[in-house]
Amino acid sequence: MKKLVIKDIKDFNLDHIFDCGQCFRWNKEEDGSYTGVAFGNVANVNYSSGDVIIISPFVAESAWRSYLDLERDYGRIKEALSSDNIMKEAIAVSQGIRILNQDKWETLISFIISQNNNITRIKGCVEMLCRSFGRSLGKFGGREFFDFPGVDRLSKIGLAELDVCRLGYRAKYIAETARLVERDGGTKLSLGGSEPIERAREYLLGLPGVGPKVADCIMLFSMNKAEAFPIDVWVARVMSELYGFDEEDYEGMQKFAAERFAPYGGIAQQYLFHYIRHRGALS
DNA sequence: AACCAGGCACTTA
DNA sequence: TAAGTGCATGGT
Repeated sequence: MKKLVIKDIKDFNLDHIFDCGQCFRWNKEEDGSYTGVAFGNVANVNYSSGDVIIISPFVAESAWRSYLDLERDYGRIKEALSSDNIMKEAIAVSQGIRILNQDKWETLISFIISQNNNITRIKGCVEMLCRSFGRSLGKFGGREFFDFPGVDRLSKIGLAELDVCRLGYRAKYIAETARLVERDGGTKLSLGGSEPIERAREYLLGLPGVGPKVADCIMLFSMNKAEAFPIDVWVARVMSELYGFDEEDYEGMQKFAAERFAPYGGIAQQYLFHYIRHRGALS
């Protein structure tokens, strides 16, 4: 097991990063650190007096810098967004959020599972997918970890086999989407990061189980599209409470976010999401 | 026992 | 194009 220390990192809070709904495979340890799996490697991440400490068999610094989005200057982004007083308050309780740069395929499938579902159950479903169909990554801290199953594997799995994951009606979306992605060898999906947002969205919306909200999540969390502004029931709620929108006026919120928060709508959205989900709680 | 969860697809008008 | 409705599952 190796150890990587990345020094002098500001705007970094473990709970805000791993517990703000962007990822489903990181879990908190008793010491406050988080253990999870990213790009096929199990790892434990901790943060102490400005140092990000990663314990993993894989400790390539550039890869972890990229995954944890350490190259982005969140101080500057927060400052830009703080011209809005309401946003300023949301940022105050969510200050250490960073948008992880996650795997596109894993993010696609995970957010298909997320629809009309709750975070606890989503995590359970994803875990079962990995445990049932992903390759073992061996033991880490006495527990066995599994990789997220690849396109090749999931595209060949039948609906009956998926039953163990308790995906409900989403199982058929996943089976069909897997087959569609497999058909072009994942080319279009991997292209998403370098394409303009409209083209990436257009492709994603063509996949079964992917609508506007899920597409925005995939683009924000895995395709480096910081302007994507996913609106779910929570964001609708917080936009209604803080900015006075009708809770069903998704179009109005979308437009407002594009103007007010550009070009960091997605990051603003994460501050709002975290704010509404954790208000009243200590953080 | 209804209602809800990081919505979407399908049907109707 | 818009508006309404069903949907698997598990928790409250």
